[in-house]
Amino acid sequence: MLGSMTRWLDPDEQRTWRAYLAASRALMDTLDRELQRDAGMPHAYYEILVRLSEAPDRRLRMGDLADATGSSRSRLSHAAARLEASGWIRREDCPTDRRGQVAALTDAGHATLAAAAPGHVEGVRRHLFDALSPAQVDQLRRISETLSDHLTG
Amino acid sequence: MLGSMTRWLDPDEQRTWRAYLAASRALMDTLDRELQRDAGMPHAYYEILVRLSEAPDRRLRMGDLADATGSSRSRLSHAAARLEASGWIRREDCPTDRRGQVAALTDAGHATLAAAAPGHVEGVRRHLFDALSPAQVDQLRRISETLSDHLTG
DNA sequence: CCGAACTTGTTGAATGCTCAACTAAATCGC
DNA sequence: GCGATTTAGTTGAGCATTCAACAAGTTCGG
Repeated sequence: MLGSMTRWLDPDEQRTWRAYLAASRALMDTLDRELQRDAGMPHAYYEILVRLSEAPDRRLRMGDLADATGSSRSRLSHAAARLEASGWIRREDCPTDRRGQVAALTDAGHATLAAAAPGHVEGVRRHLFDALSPAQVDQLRRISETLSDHLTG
Repeated sequence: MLGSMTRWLDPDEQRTWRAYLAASRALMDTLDRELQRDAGMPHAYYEILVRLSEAPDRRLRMGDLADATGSSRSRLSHAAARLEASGWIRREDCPTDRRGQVAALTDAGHATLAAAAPGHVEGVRRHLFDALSPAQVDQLRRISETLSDHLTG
């Protein structure tokens, strides 16, 4: 970067970036607070339970679960310890790889998720989809998919 | 909500929501990591310094600073304690309200910000604006502004 | 085979955030 | 004016996340 001029954001970009920051922060803070209040867990933990509930036999390798939730392994490991202490998941040894662990959603975890889901979906609808036109929803999907590909791919 | 049927997300909405979650998480994680590595501070702290640097006399009331950064007062208070310990801001008594505190950017804070800014802007450009078409940038701005208004207004 | 390199998952320390409780000062209502 | 309410900001406890270091198992090169 030495010797290269910084290409600052022009006013439109500045405005876009700040609007994006404000909106995404407000959205996630709101959903997080609602979920914490209604289900006693942060959004990140809710997502872990969702991914497990959709997996075959409600089980996933820790690494796959980390990838699915966009989490670091360390973060998932700490989260799993807490979810296990709550009785919502169980960790089992992987039969095919002796280093591996498999996270399994318990019945209690499934029940907790089932109880939390309607309220959370309602929140996502109210705070996100209800505010946007169908065209904007489509735009947001394309933008998000582009960004994801760009960042991870 | 009792007795009301949950309006689940349809497949398009589901896809949009998950893409949005993945993208915004990846984007903020990336920028946060870059800023932590290059400037030794999380993105939230960077934003605090930016807002102070733009304020008249590089000073803002704590409450105004909290509003500007979309932060809770508690969060800002903790952050300010840390930024003050780093020597990047100073807290002064407010002359017009004896309950009040004014956060002031120090010269060291301004220098740190000036050193961090080019790299961070470069990151925002690379990870966000370079990936999107001008039309998509415009769409993202409108979507974000709509969501902000909807959530806070 | 066997050692080097890599992968899987966990741990502990340090940091940041949330929530509730609190102090102190300003303002409102009468 | 004066008590009740509201507002400004801080604090501490508890929880979540990051990073670096680690143990144990697997795979790869020869």
